[in-house]
This record gives sequence, structure tokens and C-alpha cells, in this order.
Amino acid sequence: MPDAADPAPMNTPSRRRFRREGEERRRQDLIEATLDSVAEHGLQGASLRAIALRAGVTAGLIRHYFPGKEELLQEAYAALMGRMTEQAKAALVMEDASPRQRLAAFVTANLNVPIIDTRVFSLWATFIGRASADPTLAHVHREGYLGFRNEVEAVVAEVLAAERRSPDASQLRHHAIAINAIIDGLWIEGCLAGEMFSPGELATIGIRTIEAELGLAPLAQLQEK
Amino acid sequence: MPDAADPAPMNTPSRRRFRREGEERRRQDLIEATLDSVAEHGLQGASLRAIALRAGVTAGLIRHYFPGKEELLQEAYAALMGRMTEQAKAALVMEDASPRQRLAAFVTANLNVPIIDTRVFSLWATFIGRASADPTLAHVHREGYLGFRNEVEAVVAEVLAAERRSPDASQLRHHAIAINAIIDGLWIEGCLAGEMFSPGELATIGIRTIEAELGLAPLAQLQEK
DNA sequence: ACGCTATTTATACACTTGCACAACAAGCTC
DNA sequence: GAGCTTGTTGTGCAAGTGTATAAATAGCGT
Repeated sequence: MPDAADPAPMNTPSRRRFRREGEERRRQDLIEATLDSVAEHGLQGASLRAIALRAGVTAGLIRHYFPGKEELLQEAYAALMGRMTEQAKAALVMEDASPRQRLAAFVTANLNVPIIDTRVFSLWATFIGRASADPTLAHVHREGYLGFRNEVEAVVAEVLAAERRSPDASQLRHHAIAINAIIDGLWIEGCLAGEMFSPGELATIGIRTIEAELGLAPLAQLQEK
Repeated sequence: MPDAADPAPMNTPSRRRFRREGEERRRQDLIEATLDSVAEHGLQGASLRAIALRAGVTAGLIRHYFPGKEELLQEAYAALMGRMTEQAKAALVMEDASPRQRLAAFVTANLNVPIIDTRVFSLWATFIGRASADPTLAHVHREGYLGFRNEVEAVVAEVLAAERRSPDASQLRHHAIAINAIIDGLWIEGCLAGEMFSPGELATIGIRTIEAELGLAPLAQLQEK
């Protein structure tokens, strides 16, 4: 049986065809391929060859864009964190909404797809497990965490102000820490055991718990039409 | 310069000295060495040779106690989870304590050393990052999580019963989910940024938030003498 | 004191890994 | 279209990986 896949068997240097992509495009593709590899097989499975295969290039090219594997992983983590916090904050920009509605929307957004997602959780856990040993990863995390918490603190301040309450800085900080913990904890439960919860259940629990934490009368039913 | 480190250079088969340990002892040592390796350098750094070096044996021995690396890692994770839930539950066995005191003690125990610990967190995150891809790890986690949540639910039921309140199963479940999330979330914050909180602060926040969630009057100050 | 056996070491092997470097060609500039 | 830059490929290498297996010895039963 002749080999139909190679019609010209003689003198085949047959180097692989390729296209030159813009630098930014290539870097993003490589970072995305890195995140996919890490999510599927962990840091162990994220070899340069596996990443390159996924990105549709050969392994050597990676060294042309990144000094080494470590830097690629760090940039990938930074990109992941950036996307996560960006999505979370996007839920806060609502015109013509009361602070309380914005807080509820924020919680709901954080406790549903696409933020509740096993792939993202897998990535988050894998990277953060190395944060205590890798100062660069630790720094990236710290930035994202503080940004998130400050965002929470700002909304909480608005909500309480709308209720004619004026908490001091310490109380505000405690509220933000607690609310952050509630969202994080429910997010983890949802990512790890999503099928144990009915749709929207986690968001409902989150809103109720946060309202209790802030001492707000639970008027959740009134908002439903 | 003569080699002072080898006083008998001729005929030195010089096989390494060793002691035979009991099976259980060796297995535990290997598991501990595995956890240490994973905590320090992640799953990538946990090579059989690194683990064996830490355990004071040679790499080949591992295959005498475990079918392969994967099984060793699974048993290590199971051992870790077992230890964590055991420590957590230990805080619940208190004689002559009101349900509410037991709940507070449970929260306090979970939000202080040794449960708040960067090494344990690093291990937890590393393993759980692989749980969505490895059914065995996922099962180990699920067991531990449900055990923990049921424990929480039981204490909550006692606390509410002592308050002459009789929640239905759904309310109880929601309380348990929320409280579990609060503890998990604060645990993560403490592990990742312990120096941002004063001693006992997380436990205080946790207790206050949980009491608000359960609708209990905050009599925390009264318990302080 | 002497085997016996199971624990332990040591070595070998096939394979993967990250990185270095030379060869090549895609596509812009003139 | 010729020439040049540089993005991209392919190959090579030393180090490290998990696993297999043979050789050695520690420590028990007798």
C-alpha cells in the first residue's frame, strides 16, 4: 500500500510551514496555551513542548518571547488574576442602581458562571499553592486580593451610608474581610461541588449571609417582582 | 592533598548502611516526606528521589511500599485531609459547654494555628488543584468536605435548639453552607496574609459573622470576663 | 551461631525536561 | 524583485524522571 500522505517522498527537507504573527498575538496565544495546559494537567503537565503544541508552534519559539519557563508561568498567572478581578469588578458598574442592588449584583456575579468554573478554580489553586514559595506569585496574588477587598469595602461603605449608618474604619475593614471570606468560601464550594447546589442557590445564600453581616433587613423578596 | 574522607580506598564496595523499620513506620515517614516535598516545591519538585532523600532512604524503596508515585500522592493527600478534619473536629469535644460555646471554640480553633498555616494551605491548594482532573483526589476531598459540613450542621442544630428555634432541613443546610464558607474564606485569608491580621482577629470576625448569620444576639462581650 | 526472608540499596533503562544554537524562510523595505 | 531583518523551526544535549530488577544485608526464628 503506497503512502498516500507523502506524494513527494524524494528530497523532502519539508520544513514545517509557519506564519509570522504579531508579537502581542503570539504572547497571548502562548499564555492561553499555558493556562490550558496547567488547568488540564497541572504544573507538571505544563511542559514547554506541551504548551507549544497547544499554541500551534514549536517549543523553541517560547524562548524567543519569554526568558524562561518560570517567567511564562508568572505572566500566565498575572493574566489569569487580571481577568478574574476584571470580571468581578465589571459587575459593579451599574447605572441607576442603589448601592444595595449593586452589592447584590456583585455577589450574584461572583457566584455564577463564568466566575464559578472548575477550570478557573483549578488554575487558581495550582498557582496559589506555589505563592508561599514564589515571591513573584505571592505579589501578584496580593495585588489582586487587596484590589478585590478594597472594591468590597467601597460598596459596603456606600450601602451603609445609604442606610444612614456611619461605621468607623475598623468596622468597615471587618465587614470587608468577612464579606470577602463569604464570597471566596461560597465560590470554592460552587467550583468544587457545583452539582450539589441548585442554580442561583449560592448567590441567594451569599446575599442573605452578607445582609445579615451588615445588619440589613432582608428585603430580598421585595425585589423579586 | 590526600583524600581524608576515604581512609580505606581499596576494595570499598561500601554499600550504604541501613536499618529495617516497621512497615507502618516507613509508610508514614514516606508520606510525611512526600508532604514536605510537595509543600516546599510543589508537585513538580516532589520527585521520588527528593522524597526518598528526605525520608532518609533511597528511591527504589518507595516502590516496595507503594505501587507507584500516583498512589503515594493519593495516600499523602488522604493523610493530610484526615489530619485536618481530625484537628477541626477535636475542637468540638468539650464537656460542660453550651452549644454556642462549642461553636465559638470550633471557629476559634479553625482560625488559629496550627490550622492556619502556610504549609498546610500550600498542600491543600496544590492537591485540590488536581482534584477536578483526578477522581481519586476528588473523592478524598468530597469525603472530607461533607464530613466537615455535617459537623457544622450538627452544631448549628444544637445551637438553634438551645435557642428554642426549630429550623427546617433547608434552612439548616443553608446555614451550614454559609458557615462553612465563612470559615473556609477566613482560613484562606489567614493562611495567605496572616501578618495582615492581629492575633485572634480572624476568629473574632468569624464568630461575629456566624452569629449574625444565625440571628443570635451578639453576647460575645459577656463571655469575656 | 546460622540460615532465611523480606527490607533496602544500587544500577540500568527508556523517556521527558528546559535550554542553547544553528539553519531557515516570511514578509517588510527599498 | 533583491536583500535584510527576525520570527520560527529543528536538532542536540545534559540533567532528571518513574519504573524495573538484580544484588546485598539486617535482623528474626531456630
